[in-house]
Amino acid sequence: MRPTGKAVSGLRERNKARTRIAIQTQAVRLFREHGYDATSVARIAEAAEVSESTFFRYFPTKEDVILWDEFGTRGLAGFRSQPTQLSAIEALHASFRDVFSELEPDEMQQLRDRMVLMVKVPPLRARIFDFVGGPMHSLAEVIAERAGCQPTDPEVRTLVGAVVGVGLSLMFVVVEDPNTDILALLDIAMSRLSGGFGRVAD
Amino acid sequence: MRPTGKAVSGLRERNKARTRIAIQTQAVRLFREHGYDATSVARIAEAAEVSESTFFRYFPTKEDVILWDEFGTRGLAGFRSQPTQLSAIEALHASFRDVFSELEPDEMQQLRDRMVLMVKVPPLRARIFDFVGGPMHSLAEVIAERAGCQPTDPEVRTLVGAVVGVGLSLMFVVVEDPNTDILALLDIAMSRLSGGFGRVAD
Amino acid sequence: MRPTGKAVSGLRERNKARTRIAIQTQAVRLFREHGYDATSVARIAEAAEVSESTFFRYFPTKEDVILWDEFGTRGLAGFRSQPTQLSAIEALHASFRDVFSELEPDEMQQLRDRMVLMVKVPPLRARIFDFVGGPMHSLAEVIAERAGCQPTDPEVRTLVGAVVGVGLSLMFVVVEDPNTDILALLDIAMSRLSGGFGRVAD
Amino acid sequence: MRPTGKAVSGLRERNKARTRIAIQTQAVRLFREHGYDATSVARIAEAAEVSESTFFRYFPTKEDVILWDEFGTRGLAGFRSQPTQLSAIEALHASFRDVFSELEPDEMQQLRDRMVLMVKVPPLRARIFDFVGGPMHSLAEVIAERAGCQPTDPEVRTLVGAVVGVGLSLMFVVVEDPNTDILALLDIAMSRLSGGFGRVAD
DNA sequence: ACATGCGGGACTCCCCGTTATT
DNA sequence: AATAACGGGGAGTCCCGCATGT
Repeated sequence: MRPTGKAVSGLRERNKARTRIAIQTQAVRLFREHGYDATSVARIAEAAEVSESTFFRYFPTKEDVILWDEFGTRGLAGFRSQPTQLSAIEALHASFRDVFSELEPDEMQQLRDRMVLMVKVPPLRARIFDFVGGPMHSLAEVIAERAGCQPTDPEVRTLVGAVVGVGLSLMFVVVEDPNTDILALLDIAMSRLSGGFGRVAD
Repeated sequence: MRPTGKAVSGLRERNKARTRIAIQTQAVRLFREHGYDATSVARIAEAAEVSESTFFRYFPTKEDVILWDEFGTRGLAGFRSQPTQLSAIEALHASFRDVFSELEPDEMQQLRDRMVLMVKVPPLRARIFDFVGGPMHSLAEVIAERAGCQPTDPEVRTLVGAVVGVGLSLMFVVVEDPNTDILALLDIAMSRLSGGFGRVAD
Repeated sequence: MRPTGKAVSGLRERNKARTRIAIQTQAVRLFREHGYDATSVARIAEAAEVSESTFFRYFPTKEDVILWDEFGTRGLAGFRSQPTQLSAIEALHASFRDVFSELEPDEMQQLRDRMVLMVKVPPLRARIFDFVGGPMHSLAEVIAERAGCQPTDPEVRTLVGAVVGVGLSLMFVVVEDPNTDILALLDIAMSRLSGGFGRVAD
Repeated sequence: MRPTGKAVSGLRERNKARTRIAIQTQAVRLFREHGYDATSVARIAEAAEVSESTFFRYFPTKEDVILWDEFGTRGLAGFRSQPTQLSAIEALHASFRDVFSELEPDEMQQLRDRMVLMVKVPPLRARIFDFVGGPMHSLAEVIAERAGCQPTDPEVRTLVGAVVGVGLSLMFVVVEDPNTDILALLDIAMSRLSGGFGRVAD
């Protein structure tokens, strides 16, 4: 019955995606305005014009509505289609640049808001690690595949760690300065990772 | 009037340090043998031959006994005394190499055990972030000081993020292979950070 | 839906009563043998074969294990069912006589031991007043109800005060002579309260 | 050197008494206005125009400044000089009536304020018992002396207990209604103790 | 099935005796 | 020698998971 594994297209899937985004958008707005604890799931569901049970069908917990996004998935997907003459880090840079540069200003703002919440709200911060693990594995696999080596190769591990680490530092920067230009920071970070930090503070 | 900042010498301080280490050592051993949840603080205190209240005087929570260490502090201290002709990343590499290379085999094993616990025990994993924030700031400050720029400089932030990131990836590696040679991995990771990942998977 | 107020019957309630009495009995014994301060709650719980937390569920503080009893409650309950031709003081006398006369020798001894502790142990003595206030109000209410007047009526207040006062004096007597016949003293005291002290020392 | 045991007269003694009363008066006023805990001993000493150390020479602790009075002593002294044809309770009534009836309105008010404090302030309430014990013994002795029996005689004990008890109930009444006529209540209470409570609520 | 009770473990606070340190 | 820090230990609170009674 189902044409392809997950049917990225199709009315049903696009509706689902829109609902999901609507819930997240309302959640971020309410959290920003009233605070995380002071905002109940019921209130979010109401604002997103869905029932509370629908909320939980999309997000298993209140925390997930902030933790979840598809940038990782999208970035990884783009990564595979990057020209093979690029180094892994360059390909990564290009694909994430694609993902973030096509975001509308309000989407970019929402990303920033989510980052702030993730760092500042304890129950969210507590789960960051659970959310980092998965992507790190996927990233290692996809890089290893490109490089023709094992995902357990120390080189790959290190690269993945460094990439995720700059991601985290990016979050901290955003928390301190909510107007941060994420794209600019991405460029700086990636080129440093590519060229090395040898020149910094020598 | 105290002569130097915290009077590292003196019987008192050395006793405290010994007690702290004794508690952590016993905790790690008991957690490894019986599991984290199955080991009560009372049991740890008993094994370390201190009272339960002493345990809590040294470690505010049961979690802290695993999360706490002084490698960060030691590494940072060593960093300041590295020759100035080294780049920041090289100085960092050298100082952490110093810290880890002088560890006894059992100390190294304890570090590995702690890493495994930190990643595998949910309440511990949930708090890794709380412990990462502080060091990231310190690291940024000390690097900025050396480089003569601001700790908020994007270059510094990126470097700090990358370093912490490879630290995290190191933890994941150790979890998968408890016999990992931490020192060797450190060397690989740091030289990659220094020279750049441009060559990887190109 | 509970049939009667608190379901005095039922295995659960009886078990609770038994546990409570067991804890108090062991506490009194240990306090008598080793002293109040020298006996830890842990030791009492152990002797009563309950956990320390169960001790605190039954008695909010270590002090309460001695201060608490249900003689007041029982006496008041009996009071209501005394024949109406008796005067308040006679009815009181009869109901407390009932309560104390049906005590086993060991229960009577335990009461004496508790009295001694209450008077001799400073932290216990300090709280006698907290325990006197409640019963004084209940007593006033129940007497006023019988007499058809207000609990705040000076006559009622005076009577209540006098009754409680002889109770206290009884405690002091017991402290000086641990073999005191409480029942005999009760008879003397109540008949004096009833007939007046006019004849004494005239 | 000293003419009589304690020299009730003499300038020095009268000065001491005046200072003591001055301190207590100021303490009561300040406690009423700002509360017990919020009033420091230093503040009281200042108001009474004495040094803090002088305060503690007169009252060992902050609590004693409220607990102490000389009504008991005075009442007992008067008791001895009552005509022998009065019964013990009548003599007691007469002597305490003498003591209280000669109080100035402000002294009476101060007594009421002290009673309220004794009942309402926990550390004070905790010590009421310590202050009741002494007077109970003195009272028993003086009554026994008059009646020609032992202070340990149950009759005497009961009488003493009842008297002290009505005293306590008087305190509770005052707490509830600060305008209570203490003298009137004393009359009611003592005549009931004398004639018996047989008539109450029959 | 459902509620309630209980064990037990984490954690805090406080006091007191001991022990370094100035 | 006085002072301050440290450790032991006990009281007390809270919470969770299991077991027991209703």
